Amino acid sequence: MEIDTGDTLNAASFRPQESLSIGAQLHRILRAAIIRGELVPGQAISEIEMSKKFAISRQPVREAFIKLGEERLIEVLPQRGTYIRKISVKEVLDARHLREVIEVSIVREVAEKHDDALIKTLRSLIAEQRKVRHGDNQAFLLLDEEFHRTLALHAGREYMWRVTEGIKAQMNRVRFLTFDSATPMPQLTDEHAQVVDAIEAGNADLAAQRMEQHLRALLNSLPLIAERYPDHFVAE
Amino acid sequence: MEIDTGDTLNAASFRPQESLSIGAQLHRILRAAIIRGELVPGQAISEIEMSKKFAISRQPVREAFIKLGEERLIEVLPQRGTYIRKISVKEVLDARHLREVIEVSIVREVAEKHDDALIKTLRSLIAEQRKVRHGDNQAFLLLDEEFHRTLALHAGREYMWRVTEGIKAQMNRVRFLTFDSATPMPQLTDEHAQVVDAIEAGNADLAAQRMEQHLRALLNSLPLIAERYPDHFVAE
DNA sequence: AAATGTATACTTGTATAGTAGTATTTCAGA
DNA sequence: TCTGAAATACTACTATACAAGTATACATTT
Repeated sequence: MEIDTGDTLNAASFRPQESLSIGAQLHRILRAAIIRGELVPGQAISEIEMSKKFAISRQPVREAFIKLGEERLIEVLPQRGTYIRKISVKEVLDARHLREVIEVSIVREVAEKHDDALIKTLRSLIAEQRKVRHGDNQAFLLLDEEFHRTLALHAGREYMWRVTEGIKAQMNRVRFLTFDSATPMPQLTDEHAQVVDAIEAGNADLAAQRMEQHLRALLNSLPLIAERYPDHFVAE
Repeated sequence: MEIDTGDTLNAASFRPQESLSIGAQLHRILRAAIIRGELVPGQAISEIEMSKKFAISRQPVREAFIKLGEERLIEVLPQRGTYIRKISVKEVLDARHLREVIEVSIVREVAEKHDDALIKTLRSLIAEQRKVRHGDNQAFLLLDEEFHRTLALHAGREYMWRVTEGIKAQMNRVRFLTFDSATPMPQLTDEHAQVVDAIEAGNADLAAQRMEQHLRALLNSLPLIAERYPDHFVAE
């Protein structure tokens, strides 16, 4: 069975792979909606509300809520209600730091055991990134993630990459807040290119340093964003 | 929920731990059972079996299964069955590596901003570790984890520590396999002490190096263990 | 007027029943 | 004896109903 997403989500984003359970499908849908900010932080959602909206029973909704709770995207208060979690600046910065530690370590490994095929793949991704039309931030985001994932999997660090999935969720919530304004795509792409150059040269220290800078730049506007959208963040 | 009539009006007797749902309680129980090896890898478990065993309905069991599945401790095959995951040597080593990257980064931070209170706490933990009687590996394991957690929280890295919870689950499954044989407690304790010395000296590089060695030693017997318990591991 | 009890309308948590998919067994037919 | 399709016995998945906790509005009492 497949749940009716109605007009809340375009069918193009669905992968025709294996049939997921209703709960798993809803989890994906809600997760994306939270990250994209369609469900705003602090907003109350309920199992009944969602079950009606998608014409399913409460049980699958419940299971989706459990997963979202573990990802810290919502907060389930027993017998009281469920709310979209507000973004915590501290938590986002902490997550970003963990991602930095992970990816710097990965790029070091990659620099020490790279091959021509990898370099070619990475350069191809960078070329695609340059072709993204101005303003299509979502397309760029996908290519950006593929670039980083390629590095992680080449190093054989699937476990690490699975962890960064959760990290990226927190970070992307912030990035989507400024989705209207332009992402500095050319700059980020140049940084990618410089990382690849360092990898190709086999210079692990340089690659690590450039990756570190790259990841730090991603959220350097966080304080301003938090100030502009005070309702989206927890007071701390 | 019922009130405790025994210690009425004694505020100190209040447990800071809120009442967990049945599903959450079962999750804890099963998680511990899997890590301790009481539920052996490959073994089939079912919702009905557990609901009968604990005299509860199947719904809470289901929710516990979902959480265990996300932790990769069990594998839920839709319409087929649920099984205790076999241990993957690659995954354990990858997890250990991630833990190394995380904790080395943490100990660097701690070395650069330590204080006397922290050193005192750490030395106190080490003293307790020395007092653990030979063979009581579980007591040592708890003190070991508290040592590492203290470092993480002092660095203000709660997010990182949450991630290592999942990592430790995978590693501890291996450690519990050799629970009968003696853990080299004196050696591990000495390594802890040397890390603290480096922290107190403010030598971040040395502290990092010693932590790295310490964490690598934890699983150096993994290949032998995997060979001795082939049924517990996935063929790869 | 202020404090307190109570009904009500929410919420999430749990139990039970039935659905749908998979694997195994059974047994007719060669 | 072997083959293969249908019956059977599981499994996880979903739907519905009910239980229990919480917040709020409102009546009651002091």
